[in-house]
Amino acid sequence: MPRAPEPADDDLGALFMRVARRVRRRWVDVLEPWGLSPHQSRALGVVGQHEPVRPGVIAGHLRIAPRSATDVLDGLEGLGLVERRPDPEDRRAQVVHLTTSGRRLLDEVGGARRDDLAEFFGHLPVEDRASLTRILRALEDDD
Amino acid sequence: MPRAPEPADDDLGALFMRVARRVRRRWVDVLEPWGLSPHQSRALGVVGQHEPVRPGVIAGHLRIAPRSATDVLDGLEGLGLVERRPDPEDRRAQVVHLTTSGRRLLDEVGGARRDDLAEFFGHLPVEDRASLTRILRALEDDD
DNA sequence: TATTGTTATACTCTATAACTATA
DNA sequence: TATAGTTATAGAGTATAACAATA
Repeated sequence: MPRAPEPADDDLGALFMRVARRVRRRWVDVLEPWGLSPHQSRALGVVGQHEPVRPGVIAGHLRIAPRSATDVLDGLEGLGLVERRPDPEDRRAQVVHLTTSGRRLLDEVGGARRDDLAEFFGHLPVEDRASLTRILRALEDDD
Repeated sequence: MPRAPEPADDDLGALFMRVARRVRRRWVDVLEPWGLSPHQSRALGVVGQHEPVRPGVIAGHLRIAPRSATDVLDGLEGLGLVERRPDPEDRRAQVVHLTTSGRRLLDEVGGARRDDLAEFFGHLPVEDRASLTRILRALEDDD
């Protein structure tokens, strides 16, 4: 995408959105070799941490709508990375498991992702990274 | 959109993206009475500050592709808020002007936007807002 | 009645390529 | 040859509503 050299002259919200676009773009690029979307890679991580886990729980972690979680899981299942099985405790529900290749990919992708985050946010002083994390958490949870 | 009570347990990039979605959602909601998108409201602001201005310059300020700027300006022109005229200095190019109603809307929208930003980021201590701005600028401009 | 996950639908943002008119 | 802006096209992300099965 072409980037003009114009200066940025606007509000904090617009600045935030522009940086967010950079973050997303890097994330998409890192995942490109595996053909995963950011949501898919995050969902894979949630499944790895909470397996077996219901789609609604995954949606909660990712802060996305149940509708979106369905698409994300369809994609992951189509790639053979997760499996949906009936939930023995609630016949309306399902539980999601990693497959063997899903578990392997999770490690690979996680490594690449960590490297890229270290590169992008690593340019910041350590205190700034800590401040950013703290401030973002406050903004995520306030009313 | 339903929000599950699950805790956030992940990397800075994912946290960033989730907050970005909140920022975007608020922005969309604020603009809803006027039927403008975030890009359209930003473009309106750029036109107001730099009028007459070429589409490519607007794209540069918004950090979007020329292709996207075309859509944004199509929308604004369809609402009667801006006008495209031939650029007397370069017959390939155009210059964008505000219409009278565009100028009026710019003030209204700008006020609503400022109020909402004050509400969202206003929960942060003043030092945190300053830190956030500084850190985001660093992240926007690094390599 | 409420909840789980689905199907259906639509709009926006983003990205790439190719085209035109002009420089 | 390069540039300004356009048309054309496609893929994600996001959002709402409605539905079936089950609690």
